[in-house]
Amino acid sequence: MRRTTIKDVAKAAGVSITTVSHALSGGSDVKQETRERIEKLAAQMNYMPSFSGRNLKNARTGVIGLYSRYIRGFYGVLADAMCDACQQAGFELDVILAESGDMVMSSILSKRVDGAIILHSGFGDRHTEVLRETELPAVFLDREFSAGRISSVLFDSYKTGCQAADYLCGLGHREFMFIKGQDTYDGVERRRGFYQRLRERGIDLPSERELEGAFDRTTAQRSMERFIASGAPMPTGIFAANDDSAIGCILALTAAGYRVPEDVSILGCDNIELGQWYTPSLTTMKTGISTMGRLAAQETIALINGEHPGRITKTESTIVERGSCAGAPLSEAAAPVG
Amino acid sequence: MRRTTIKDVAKAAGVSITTVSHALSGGSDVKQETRERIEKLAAQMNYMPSFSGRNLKNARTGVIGLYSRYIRGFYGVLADAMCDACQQAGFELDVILAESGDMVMSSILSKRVDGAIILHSGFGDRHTEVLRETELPAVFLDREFSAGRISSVLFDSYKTGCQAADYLCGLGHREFMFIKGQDTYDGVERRRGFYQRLRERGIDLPSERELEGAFDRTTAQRSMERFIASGAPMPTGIFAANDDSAIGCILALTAAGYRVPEDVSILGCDNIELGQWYTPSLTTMKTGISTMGRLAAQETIALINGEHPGRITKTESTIVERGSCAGAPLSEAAAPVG
DNA sequence: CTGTCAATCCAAAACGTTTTGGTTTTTAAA
DNA sequence: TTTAAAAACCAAAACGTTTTGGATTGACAG
Repeated sequence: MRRTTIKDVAKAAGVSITTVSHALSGGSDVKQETRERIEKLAAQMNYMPSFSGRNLKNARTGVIGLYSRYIRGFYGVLADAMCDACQQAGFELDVILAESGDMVMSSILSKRVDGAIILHSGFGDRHTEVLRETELPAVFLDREFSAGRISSVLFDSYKTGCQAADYLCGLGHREFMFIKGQDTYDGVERRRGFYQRLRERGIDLPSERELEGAFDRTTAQRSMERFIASGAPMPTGIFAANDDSAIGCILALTAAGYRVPEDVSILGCDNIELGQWYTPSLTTMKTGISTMGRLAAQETIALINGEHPGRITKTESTIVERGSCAGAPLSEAAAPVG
Repeated sequence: MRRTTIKDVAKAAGVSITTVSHALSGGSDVKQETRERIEKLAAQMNYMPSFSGRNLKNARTGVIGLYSRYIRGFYGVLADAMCDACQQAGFELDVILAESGDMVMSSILSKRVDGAIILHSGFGDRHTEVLRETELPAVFLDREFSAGRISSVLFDSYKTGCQAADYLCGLGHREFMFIKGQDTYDGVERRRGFYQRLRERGIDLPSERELEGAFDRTTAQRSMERFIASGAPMPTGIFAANDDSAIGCILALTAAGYRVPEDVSILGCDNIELGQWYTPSLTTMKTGISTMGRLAAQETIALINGEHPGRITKTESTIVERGSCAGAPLSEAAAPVG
């Protein structure tokens, strides 16, 4: 269980540990012949400098930490993109799965990482304040915040909401509905953009035309079922805060005899893989997760290198036109077939 | 940028660093009053023991490393399941994304983790040998290997292949096809089980009835298109080494006028989410990724605690019956409609 | 022969902990 | 009041590195 240390290599090579250190880290104070002997020996003995020993001296770990609660789905795509950018710059990406904001904070305070990328709902203002005091380079992906060494990289979800409104209006729709997500940055901003742009176009969205979706298929489905049961007139253009809830809507609507997109158009958001295989295929907004991952990693590295103070970066989304949206039907409100 | 150390806390509390260490780690040699004062001070100063400093002394990091090349999709689900099991036992899970087997080896040799879970195609026999010498507790997820402190946790893919053969035979099929995956453990074993069980039932699968699928939708689709173009008679029961290639097959078949499952039954493997939303919905084998993740984490912890020597564990899969398989048609070989 | 310089090597300090083996202080018993 | 035991505290060593500031050569010029 005891692993090879620099001392073992030094003894085997008959030199001091200083010389071994120099030889292996490319220092200049060592004879070519000696260097080769040490290199060969180190390889033979499977020597690798201890992470802790080295970092204790260096105060630099060479690792960037991605702090999250989960890693499946969305997060995985993000992490893969970050990883590429990190390796390009000679950093290693560690995905650190933490249950609570406190665990994230502890990990950061224990000086394990050179920089942190944070998307963890448990990380609150209290933690942010401490983070700022540590002056550790950090990037948020789920809130709009910047300070000395802290940046944010975000989707421009306000604009996404605007684009959604423009797209549906462009198809001729005048009666709308919004399927609300959760109160995250993206959820709030998508909603704000959608409402704002509609208002600019002189359209007002009454509160009964906003359904709870919770970013979740089942929740959206249940909400839509209730709306249908209420007998209220059905709008023709629906914007759902994410693809999952859009699919929930479609399930409820088709079950009630509505045709998508002939009677009702539904626009999702996120461009999940499922959307292109679903029937009808889902018209949606593509948010560029990989781009965001790459930008976040690059921003972290820039902060570590002290290239600029903290700032806020936003990436835009584009429409993916598929089969769930069509021109508005001639009659004002949609009605189920049969 | 300089962070609080135990020395700072000691000075602020007017005691020695020894006392601070004892107070914060629950040692007994400290007065209640002093302990409370130190605890309050440490919290105020955002003190957290340095990871490197602590581990240098302890030779114990409290982290389990999951080494992989990617983290999206399959890997993410696995990691989430592992994380739960790790936290239950007081370990932290770090997903370490490495491009090469050498990087994995370096990370392990640098003594950063107490145990390693490895699923990295770049990790070869050469690395395995070194790993064995280090005596670091490790678990493989992608090969059948066990030794002193090394275990494997795997799907029982041989049995999965057998089950696939049994299921299709049970539906009355006699003419089969296999869509080959890659030459990974699972790819090879699924194939071996399928062929073996067919042979036991007196059925021989000629080589032209094995198509390249490469675990990939497009590859499978192209292979199937070529097979159709060849004019060879179409078998009625197809087992694809994974769901992606099963979907590729369905695309090619329906495009050529075959009906699934009326003319041809297709059985996938993995139970990806898409399968239940696809049309036709995909009959498949559910492999229990989460279970495997949990088992792998628990096995790693057991090895760390020295509870038993390395061993091999396999988890079984179950059939998920949906819409892509049906009883064999009456005629011997399937033919396209129109 | 002496002095200088470059090349090669090394001892020791420092990084932040934990732990060992004390020492000092307090308490309780005699 | 003295003594023994218990409680509270601390100095120093150790963990594995890197780095600083010499020390030791040998060659070469003066």
